[in-house]
Amino acid sequence: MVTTLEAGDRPLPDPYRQGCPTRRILDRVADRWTVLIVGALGDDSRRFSELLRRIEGISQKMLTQTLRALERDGLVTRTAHLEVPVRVEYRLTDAGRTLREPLKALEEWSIAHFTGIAQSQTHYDSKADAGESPRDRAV
Amino acid sequence: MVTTLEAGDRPLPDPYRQGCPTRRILDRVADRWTVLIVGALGDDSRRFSELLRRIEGISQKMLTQTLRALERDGLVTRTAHLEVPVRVEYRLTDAGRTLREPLKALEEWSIAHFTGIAQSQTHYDSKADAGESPRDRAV
DNA sequence: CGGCATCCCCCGAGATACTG
DNA sequence: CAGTATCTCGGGGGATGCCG
Repeated sequence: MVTTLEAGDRPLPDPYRQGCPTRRILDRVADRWTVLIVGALGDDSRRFSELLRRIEGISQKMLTQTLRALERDGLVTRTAHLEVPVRVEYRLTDAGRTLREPLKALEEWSIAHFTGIAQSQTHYDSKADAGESPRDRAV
Repeated sequence: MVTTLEAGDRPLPDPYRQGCPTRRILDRVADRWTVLIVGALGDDSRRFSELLRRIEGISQKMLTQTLRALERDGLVTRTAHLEVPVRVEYRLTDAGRTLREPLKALEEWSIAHFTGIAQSQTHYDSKADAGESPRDRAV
């Protein structure tokens, strides 16, 4: 696997390959389920089913998949307890825990700006509905 | 043309509707292109084509689409200059500018942890390749 | 209980072509 | 130049079924 820092002039249909590898990390981290899972994993460890319940709307498939990716990235650990009904615990690693801050900041921003955004949307839509000038304020 | 965000109360196959509305904001904000666009919009205003060039890998369609969403959210303003070759400027609003900090934090986290993550992935994959115990460390 | 494997469907997003 | 409008396709992701 090569990181094409050059970005040749080929067809290059894959937007993920080009340049900066941090872009891939960003994609991973700025992912819907990742954000919610990291949030759901507190400081303690959580069981698979526990996460499934706490994260509303996630499917078992996506939970498994995202947890696997996080494990691969070294952000969570997986521990299987081979008891009668299998029990599996997930926990944030030290690295994973550091991710919580920036994500928390994002979440707080969302909460802080929720009202304003909702208002802006309503306003925007009302203007659109009333065919008010094709939304171009020319200058 | 309808803004899909409406979606009545139909069968509700949509995981986005439930509960907390900040979830929707998070989805919006933790979006691949949003992050990059907000990053590309500096403190000054940028032209459409300028953004298209600066954001590697984005299609014109997604750029338009995401900018539109951001405008609706009141995070960017759009100003059309009706000159001979049309010129359109995009600029972060005050609210939009506040978003830069949390996103910047996320980006910095990505940069800081890039190496570690890459190593972890390699390590994880090498273990997987060598059929080393089905990756379950039983306890 | 946790989690692959399969099937399948939907829409996100690229490519292309056309207007103001 | 900055869009909109169509068509199209791949794969993200849900539903279901089976196994350790």
